[in-house]
Amino acid sequence: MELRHLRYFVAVAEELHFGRAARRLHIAQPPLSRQIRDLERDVGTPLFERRPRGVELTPAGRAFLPEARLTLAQAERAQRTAQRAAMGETGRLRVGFVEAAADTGILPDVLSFFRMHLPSIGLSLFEMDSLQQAEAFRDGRIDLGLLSSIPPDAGRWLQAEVVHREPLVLAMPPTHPLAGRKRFALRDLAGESFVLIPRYVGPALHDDIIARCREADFSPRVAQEAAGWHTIVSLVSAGVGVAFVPMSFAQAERSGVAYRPVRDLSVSLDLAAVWKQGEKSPVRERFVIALRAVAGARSRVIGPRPR
Amino acid sequence: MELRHLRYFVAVAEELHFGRAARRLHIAQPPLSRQIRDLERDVGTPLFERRPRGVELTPAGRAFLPEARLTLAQAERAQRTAQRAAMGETGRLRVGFVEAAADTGILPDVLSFFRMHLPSIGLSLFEMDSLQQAEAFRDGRIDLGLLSSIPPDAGRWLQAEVVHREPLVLAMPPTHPLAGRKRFALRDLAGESFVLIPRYVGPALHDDIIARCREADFSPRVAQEAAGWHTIVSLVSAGVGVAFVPMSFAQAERSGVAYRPVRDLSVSLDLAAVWKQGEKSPVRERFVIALRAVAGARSRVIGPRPR
DNA sequence: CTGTGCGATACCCAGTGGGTATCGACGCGC
DNA sequence: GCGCGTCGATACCCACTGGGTATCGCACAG
Repeated sequence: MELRHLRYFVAVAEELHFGRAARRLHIAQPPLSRQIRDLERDVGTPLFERRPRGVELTPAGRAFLPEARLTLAQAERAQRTAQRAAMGETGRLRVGFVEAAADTGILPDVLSFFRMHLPSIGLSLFEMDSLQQAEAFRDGRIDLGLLSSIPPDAGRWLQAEVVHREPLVLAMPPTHPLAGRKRFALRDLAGESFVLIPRYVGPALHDDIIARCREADFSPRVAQEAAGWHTIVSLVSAGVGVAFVPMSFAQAERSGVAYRPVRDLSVSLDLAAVWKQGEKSPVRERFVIALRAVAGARSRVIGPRPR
Repeated sequence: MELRHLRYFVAVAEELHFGRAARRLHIAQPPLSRQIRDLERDVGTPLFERRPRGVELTPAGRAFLPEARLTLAQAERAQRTAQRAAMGETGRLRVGFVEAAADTGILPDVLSFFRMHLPSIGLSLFEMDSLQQAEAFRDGRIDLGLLSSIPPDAGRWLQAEVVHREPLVLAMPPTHPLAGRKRFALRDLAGESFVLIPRYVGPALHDDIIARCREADFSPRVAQEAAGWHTIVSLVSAGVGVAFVPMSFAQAERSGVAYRPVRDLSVSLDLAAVWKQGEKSPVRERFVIALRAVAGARSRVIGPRPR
């Protein structure tokens, strides 16, 4: 049995007339008769009673008709579903993300965009750090990662795109002497105590900061390590030390903390979308497009992107 | 798109390997490749990603797989449904019946038989007299009729089978002189008042009774007409007159009424199953078979069938 | 660098879907 | 009542296509 048989059967059942049905199907009447005969042989029972002025359905045919219609509808539905999936209008995307992706507001914005415009896409979110994401990719547990520093060993089989880049600024208590100056250079911070993120959380960022300080001829004294930008800002406001934080935090007018740019601190916090090299996924592509749009809009609000 | 494509697709999607899938389908690998290519062209998007060590599903393919399986299952379901309908194991039967069919207990027995053994057959019941049934047949509103006298004009395009035949006996008050006698002949009733069914309810039966009486050289005096055997028996017990009633009523030991056979009253109440000439219907056939069985069993309880 | 495994391509053949001509049967109308 | 029209079935033909065999191209493994 093939869908052709069902299409023909439905046409004849609706017209109750081989000739008219054949005309509707754009075939001649004899082949139609034969196809119906083949179908009846295949089903194992007559579906029509041939009468002089046309045909009528047998009980078996009457029972078969709605089921045949359902089958045809289901076949079409299958086709449409595949097409929609190919267009990225349906499906599921498993996203791994680091804390910063949520903190900068980019991830929430993309999520609300998807809920709004592509509700039939399921999103599964997993907060995990860069290394966990690399592992999850290897095991096929996530389809897309949002992270700040790409594990270098994964560079070969993962593809990355920086969607957002945010300069770091200095956060300090408002009472700090430097808070009075509009701008200053990195070397002016030589004597400060720092609150720093631990190296394992973002090795690239951590190393970058240390390297810049060394270039300015000092080694930063780390008063406290802390994971998570909110924690770091809290420690700064408590007077534990100064810290480099993403510029977007300067927007969040938090009392008890002053933010100032540092002239020669050419370090920025990247947010990159990462996925497995060579895997096509329309849903993932739509997600990345949305990411770019949202991140671009946010950058414009915060200020011009460096470079 | 044809079911063949879906069958092939599912095989490849399950094996993730054209060669193995082809072996499972008992075809060679190249034709399989081509069918899948055709399917992909038809759906409008690739369903597999060809990799050096086999294939994997694209997002579209992943979405397509369950839908394809559903389609195949639905096609099989359609086929089975038609087969079951052909065997008379499913479907719907619209039955018209006269009061007597229910009164003799035959209809209730058949109904409980169907509820028990063929629960997936839907039965629609319509109480209607013989003429209404003939009309309902003409309009295609019922598939089977149970009646006592076939409208003669319908004999051409309706087919009938008498499933039950019950002799008439005389019902009278126990105080009636004839109640003392074991048997008597029709002519002994020449002076009686009769309770009779109206001619329009059962013309054949009515005419038969009148004709027999005339053969016995008298014309029955009709004290009262009444439709429905129960009503008639009530009137008899109230002393309105005597009446001919089906023998099965003699079983229902109703106080206040005596029943006696009449030697030369060769009139019996038929119960016939009637259906449209030349229409095959397995459900209807099963119903008639059940009718025969039930009616036969009841006849044996009541007594031997005449002739 | 060569062998191996896998899907794609090229090409062939037979079976079948679809076409035309015609038949046979049943109703209908003059 | 008898031809004629209508409708499905049958007979026969052709071309397309589903399936077969041989072979290629490619990527990885040893």
